Amino acid sequence: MKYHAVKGTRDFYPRDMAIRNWIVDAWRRVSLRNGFEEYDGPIFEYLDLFRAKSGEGIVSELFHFTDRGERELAIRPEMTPTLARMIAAQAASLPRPIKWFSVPRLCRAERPQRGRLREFFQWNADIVGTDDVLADAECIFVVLDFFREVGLTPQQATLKINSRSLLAALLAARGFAPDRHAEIYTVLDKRDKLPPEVYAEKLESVVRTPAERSDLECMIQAHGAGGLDEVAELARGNEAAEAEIERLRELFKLLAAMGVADYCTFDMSIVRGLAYYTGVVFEGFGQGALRRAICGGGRYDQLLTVVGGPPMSGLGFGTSDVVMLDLLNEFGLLPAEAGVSKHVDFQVIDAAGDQSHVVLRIVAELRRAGHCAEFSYRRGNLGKQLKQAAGQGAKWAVIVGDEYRQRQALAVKNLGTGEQVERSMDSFLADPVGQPAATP
RNA sequence: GUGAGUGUAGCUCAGUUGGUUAGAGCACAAGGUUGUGGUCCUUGGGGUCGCGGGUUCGAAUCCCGUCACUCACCCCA
Repeated sequence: MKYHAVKGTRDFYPRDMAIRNWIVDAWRRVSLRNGFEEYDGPIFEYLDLFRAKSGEGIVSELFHFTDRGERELAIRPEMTPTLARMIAAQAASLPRPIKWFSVPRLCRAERPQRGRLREFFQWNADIVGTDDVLADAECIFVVLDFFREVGLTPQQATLKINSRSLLAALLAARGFAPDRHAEIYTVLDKRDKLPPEVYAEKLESVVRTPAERSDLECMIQAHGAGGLDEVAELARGNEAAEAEIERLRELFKLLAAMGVADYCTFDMSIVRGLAYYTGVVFEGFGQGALRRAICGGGRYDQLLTVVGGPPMSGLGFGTSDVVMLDLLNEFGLLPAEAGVSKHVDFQVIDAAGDQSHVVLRIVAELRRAGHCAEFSYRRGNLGKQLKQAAGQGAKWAVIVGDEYRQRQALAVKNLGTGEQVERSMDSFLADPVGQPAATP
């Protein structure tokens, strides 16, 4: 072939499209029942919007171009800047809390690899305009509501939770100036994602003395059931840290009240790579062969000010279709029906070969009534047409043949059970799916 | 941008120490079958063996280059 799909992009043939819709529908269903409203924005934005949020370094990771009006634009690599821009523009008039979700198509100019492509779909849900811990709980619940919706158990997927505020308070008490925190976070985030030697090397480059490093390691390894108590020991007398620990305890109680505590653990090593997180941070992990992060999110305080809006606290999360489908496949949680791209209710068959006008009349009326009705361009040859009907999963076959010629009747066959009854044209069209009275 | 691996039909893959016209299964199509489906049988279409060059009497096979894909690194919003 001369042309093929560009590196890192996918063609969605009907089966693939059905699977994509299956997961997007689940995201949408879960979002809506959690009280979120859907929004969307343009697929490209000013390049500066992304520079403002992520810095100059982001540019090489973007697909960007200059339009004929010399505007520097970029295809969106994430949704959050657009969300911030949209909320900032109408911040004064939006009712709080702002609970919005979106399933944007995003593009990043990265080298593709397992779970990461150059074009993908991402589910984002954010709660903006409040710093209430109830919002933290609700946002995290949405993720776990989705896990349960698709059948992911706490043995298959978990959510690790931490707090940037807590980290900041503990770091400050150890003499790390606030302007050093960001680079320390970036390294800490890699603790469980890099080989130990590589991580150690990176840590040395930002934390000079061995004493500081072992202190940090001691702090960061707190996790699990007793993790918060361990940290509370370390934080004794540190007011800011103690307050945040209390907030986390409350968060875990709320998650327990919502019945999703089984999925959640406290873990001080979760810090997220992203610079703008300021409060609670969390990351989901698959517990199978691919033990990678499958979703992540957190609270941010300065996001809107970056785009010129008023200060507003919020939190949100994101996850991609690529990594989520990998995970669901791994656990066999993608049902066969997910890939079904055509749902035929009635296959109307011209058994005689000269009844096209009758077949099309029936087909048109069924379609008008909202049913999916199909017919074959092949006329006559009942066997082949039934085969075709079965091949595309039709529920019923409606046969126009001898009984129609003799007494205007149709043979209606249930392709699931093989049962076949004769019905008059009028009774069938009046109630196609209903069980008919006994044949006259 | 760096490194490794893999490229044969739409898909999954065979293909002997280099040897004659490159195969199978699945999928697709036609027929067996002019009123009863998923099975079965027969047949068919579909390939510049990723591309270019080299070695050789002869290359899918060996060598070099190149491109694509996959995986890992970098990065991660």
